[in-house]
Amino acid sequence: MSRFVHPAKEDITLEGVLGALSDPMRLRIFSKLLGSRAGSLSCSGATPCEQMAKSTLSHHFRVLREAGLIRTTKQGVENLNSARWDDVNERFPGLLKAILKFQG
Amino acid sequence: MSRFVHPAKEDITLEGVLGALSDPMRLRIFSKLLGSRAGSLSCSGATPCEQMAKSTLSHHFRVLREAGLIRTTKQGVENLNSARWDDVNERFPGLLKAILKFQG
DNA sequence: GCAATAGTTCAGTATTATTGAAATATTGAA
DNA sequence: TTCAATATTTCAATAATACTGAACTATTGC
Repeated sequence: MSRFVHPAKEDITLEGVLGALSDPMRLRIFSKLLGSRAGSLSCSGATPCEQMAKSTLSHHFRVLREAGLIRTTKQGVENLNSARWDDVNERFPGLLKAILKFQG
Repeated sequence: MSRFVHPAKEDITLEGVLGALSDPMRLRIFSKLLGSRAGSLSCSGATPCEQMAKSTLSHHFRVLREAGLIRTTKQGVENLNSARWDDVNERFPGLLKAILKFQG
């Protein structure tokens, strides 16, 4: 089984967060996770666009995960992804709000 | 003479700004420009570290410029670079402040 | 066990970054 | 006005990173 890499809250870096969210697909994924009523979504459930290759989608989730922006757990046959809002916000107060304000 | 490319204020994109500032060298350059008493600095005057190749530095200034974060004009033998704080702030109010708050 | 489903990993190609070397532009002095 | 010095850009090559199809792994239900 593959184990997901999640940095500790204090290891989240500004450049990691900005780099992860500087890709419009990843920004949309993150925004979708935040907007989800359930609080978490499968990878395919959070796809920003249908025609993206599975491997590319998987790559984007990994970048978000390793930047500390999302947490992924395996739940049955799918992954559940949720935004680490509180962690990121405690590390960089106000940053996510300021960025997401402009995400359409 | 080389002409610098500066996007209009309304053409500045969120992904461009985040991508440009997701590089720690560029974030330091931008921060240095903002902190400069004169309001503008030459490329070498805003170098984030001495051992960087001139061509790399030039590349970073171009990324910042094309993202709309800085304005460059040729003044004599050197370039004068200044942060486009107002333009970026009008386009994305509060964004720069939220990011730079965490720049050491 | 087998097929279906959801993602990951791998390996090749494509894009982007970094750099040394050469080129360009400007200034000031001989 | 020619020449050297300075500041920066452009070019071309290499290094690193991103994207993708194909193959693989893990889980569930039949």
